[in-house]
Amino acid sequence: MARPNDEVEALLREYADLLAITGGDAFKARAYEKAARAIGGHPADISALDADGLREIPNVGRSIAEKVTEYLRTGRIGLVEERRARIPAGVRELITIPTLGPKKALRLYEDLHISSVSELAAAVEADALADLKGFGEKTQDNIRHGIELLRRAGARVPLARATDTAEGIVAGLSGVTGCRRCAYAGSLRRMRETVGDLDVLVAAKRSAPFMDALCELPVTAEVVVRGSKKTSVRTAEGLQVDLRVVPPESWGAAMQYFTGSRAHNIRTRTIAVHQGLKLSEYGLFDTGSGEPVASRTEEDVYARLGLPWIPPTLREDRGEIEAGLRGELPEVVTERDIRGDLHTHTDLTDGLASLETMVEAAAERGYAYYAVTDHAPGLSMQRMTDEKVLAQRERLRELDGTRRRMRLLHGTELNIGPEGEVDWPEEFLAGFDLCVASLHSHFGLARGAMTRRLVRACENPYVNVVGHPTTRLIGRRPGVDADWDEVFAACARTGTALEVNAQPDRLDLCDADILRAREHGVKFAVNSDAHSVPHLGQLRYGVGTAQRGWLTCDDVINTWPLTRLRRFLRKGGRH
DNA sequence: GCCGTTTTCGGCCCGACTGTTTTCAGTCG
Repeated sequence: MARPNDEVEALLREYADLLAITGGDAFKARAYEKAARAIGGHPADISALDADGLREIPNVGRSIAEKVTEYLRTGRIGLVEERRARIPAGVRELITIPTLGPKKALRLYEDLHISSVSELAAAVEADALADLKGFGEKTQDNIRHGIELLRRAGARVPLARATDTAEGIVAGLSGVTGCRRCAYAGSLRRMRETVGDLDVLVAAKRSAPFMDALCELPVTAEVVVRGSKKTSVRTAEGLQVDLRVVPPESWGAAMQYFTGSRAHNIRTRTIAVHQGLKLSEYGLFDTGSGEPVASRTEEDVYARLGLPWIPPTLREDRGEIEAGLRGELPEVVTERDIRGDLHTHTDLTDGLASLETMVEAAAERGYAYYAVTDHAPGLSMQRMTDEKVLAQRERLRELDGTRRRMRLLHGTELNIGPEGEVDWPEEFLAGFDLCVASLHSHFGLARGAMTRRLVRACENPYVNVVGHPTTRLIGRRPGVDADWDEVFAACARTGTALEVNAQPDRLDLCDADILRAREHGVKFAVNSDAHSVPHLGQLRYGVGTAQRGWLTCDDVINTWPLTRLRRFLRKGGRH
């Protein structure tokens, strides 16, 4: 289940959106947004806090603290519900379309009574926007394109949200008497970046208690089908959950079967057939006698097929079967292998927590090293200065080694300018232990210019990591256009690592790009890009993505011991 | 609505980009 912090964050964000749509004081809407972010990023569970405790969270004042306590007491916020009654939910949905903000959404609603994305799509097709003030030809093109982007993401749910929901359901069902095993399978277990539905498995002798329990979970909004082997429900956010209860002896076969992918299963079943076996969700059986051969664990099933256990993130029929048969399956990187995070922020720029708080939380994660990489001055909204970053470095050096002897690296996230230039001159960059460099503007450059820009950034002797290289936002913005093979080659040549950014709406590079970059011999850094303490834990989505890209520890620089990492950061010359 | 103070008002990350306008509004990072 989502933390209460996340629930409140979502509610306050909704209220901020509704305020922005209905106009009035724009700063008030901003205030709610800031408070939402602060509460979502607050490390402690807010349901344990009273109004005074809440007010200690930055950007939470008297009024918002009252609304939060109202929510914690009653499960609702009256003022939010009042606003909801005035603005249909579909109008808020309109501002999820890229390039459509609150002002245009309100105009569409007031002038044309459009209150959903599908109504807007129909209106655009019918050319009904032509006479609307402020909606020219280009705007309509942008809307059409934006809707297309949303549709392509479809009804699929982002990985992190699906994980929260699934973990809540697994926790709920694990407590039911008679539960031997409970886990989620499907594309979520394979860590696809978006998830269409959830597959939850239970191993137990009697199924009815689990079917009942699922139907009664608070997250369940609607029961789709209710049977003895399978029950499907839909959550309030529209995610379908399929629960299957299998006999304990079928657990491994069922996990293998329901984890997929379909393509991977077709391969395993074909291998079974060639060996005179039949593979189903109940087990591996001898075709002739019908006798069970293996089913209790996934390892048993794979072993009987002549395969090692294959990590779920590899089960896409992208060569894992062949590699397994040859005994050459990669030992993919795991979260335990990560020795440090190399891209994180503090409240010196747009992070929520202080340097001390972030360092403390990182140490608790057991990291051997940790880099602080606040934004550079080019991102002017962050108001970074030489003085501020140098003062931070001084403080960081004092803290270095004091928290479980974790070593601190002082870095920065540079902005890659349109020509590939970065914020500071080389003599200033030399003072950093490492530099991440990212695109934050000029996303629309033509392919050639974009490629040259990225290659130039890699050629900078102080740029160690290209952050969120394509800058895509899943379901909202495609990545920039570049000749990626040329960029990857430049990374390999110059000793510049590519980031696997773990933010769940980025996952950038994505699995397919990682596979391609890996062919060039590029090294990678799996980073959280954390802006708050809870964000540090999102690293696991980056690790999952790295696994989907077949990365091993040798490929990932932040699994290396510090001495090897430091050697890499010198980029074959600088020191 | 929050916050900080030269503290109970007046500012609030600020600039770029886009498209529509013709001097600016809306959106974005």
